[in-house]
Amino acid sequence: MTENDKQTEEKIFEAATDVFIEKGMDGARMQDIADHAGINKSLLHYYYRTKDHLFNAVFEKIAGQMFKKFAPVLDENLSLEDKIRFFIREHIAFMQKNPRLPSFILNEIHRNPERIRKLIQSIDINKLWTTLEAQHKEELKRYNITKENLPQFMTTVAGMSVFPFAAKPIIASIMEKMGYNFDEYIEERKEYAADFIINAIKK
Amino acid sequence: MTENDKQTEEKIFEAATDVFIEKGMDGARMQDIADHAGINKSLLHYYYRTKDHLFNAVFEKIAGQMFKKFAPVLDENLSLEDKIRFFIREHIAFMQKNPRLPSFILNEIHRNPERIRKLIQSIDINKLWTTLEAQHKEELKRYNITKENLPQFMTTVAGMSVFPFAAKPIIASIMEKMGYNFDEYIEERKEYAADFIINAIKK
DNA sequence: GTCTATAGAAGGATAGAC
DNA sequence: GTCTATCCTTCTATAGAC
Repeated sequence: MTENDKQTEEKIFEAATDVFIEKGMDGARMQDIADHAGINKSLLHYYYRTKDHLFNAVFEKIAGQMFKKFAPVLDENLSLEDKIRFFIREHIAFMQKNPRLPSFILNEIHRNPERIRKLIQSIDINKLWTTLEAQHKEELKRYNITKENLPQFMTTVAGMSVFPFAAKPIIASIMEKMGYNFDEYIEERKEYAADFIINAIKK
Repeated sequence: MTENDKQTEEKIFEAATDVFIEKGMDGARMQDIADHAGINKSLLHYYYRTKDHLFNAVFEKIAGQMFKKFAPVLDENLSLEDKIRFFIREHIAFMQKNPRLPSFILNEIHRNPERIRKLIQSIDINKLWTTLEAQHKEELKRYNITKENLPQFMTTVAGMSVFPFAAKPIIASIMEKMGYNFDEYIEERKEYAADFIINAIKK
């Protein structure tokens, strides 16, 4: 029954996603995944052969989701400033729903750098820059964003939204001690981060 | 022989530091640590009883080093602007020598949030703010840094220096594709990050 | 204090019945 | 397609000789 197949395979995939994100590849246990999926350990091997296969399937999917969030920035018919605001807001909102994702990815890329390297090599960065320049020539010049310092700028923008989640346990502890909480901090960050970046490039 | 003791215990500690930073708690193997130290596996247990004890000793030391880097900022007889430049430069220089440290810490705090929570609870944040305000009342007002938005600002500064190392495999791949390399990117970042922050708060 | 040998448990993976 | 039973390896940890 293909219907049933799909159900089980999907249940496994979802359970694996949860467990891998929570514990990482090394900390995850096949038994734990089976329990989460409500099935037997053998079925994991029936559908995915090895732990490695299962992990790769999960990671591929997640990394894809994460990178897809960057795409709309090149489509939206917005000013560069509004694109930055749009990206920060949407990216943080996405991570609010998946708060463990940044830490998971940042950890796993160190365990296997080759995987992410191949993914990056498949991106046409020159074209990306050409598109950006075609849409925002004036603004890029005014804000002093060049092809050369684009990596600095992009990693700054990414860091502004990603770092709070990567360092969540630290930040949550600090906020707690000051009588606030992490969720408030994140909600504020959507505006703070965007304003900070705009101010910095506007000089 | 206490002399010999010290040597072995230190060899173990250093080997454990290397292996834990490289592989994390879950990925590290006692055998691997013993090999790195050039001794037998049993000796690890003789000196540290369990893997957990050994890991805690290592983590405590490393987290301490990392946090100590923040302290001079409250001592130095510098303007707020120069303090920011000083911190960014020194912090990045420290991570240049220990590039795997950020990823290690950011990962382990998620595996055991309680540990970092206790460490933060032991810091007197009110006093920290009072000291900062006493030294830089004018500048803080001019730059619109308040006790309320201090966490936003501090995590921004920390993220500017830490994130590049946490995301190193991604950034290194991008730089490689553009014909540069990660080391150049980091060297540039010392100035870029400081300028970016100063510009943002100067408005 | 350091080693060898081994216990004891856990984890990934497979065989085989249904 | 799903389960039970089990193999095999790996890993932490300890016992005991020197």
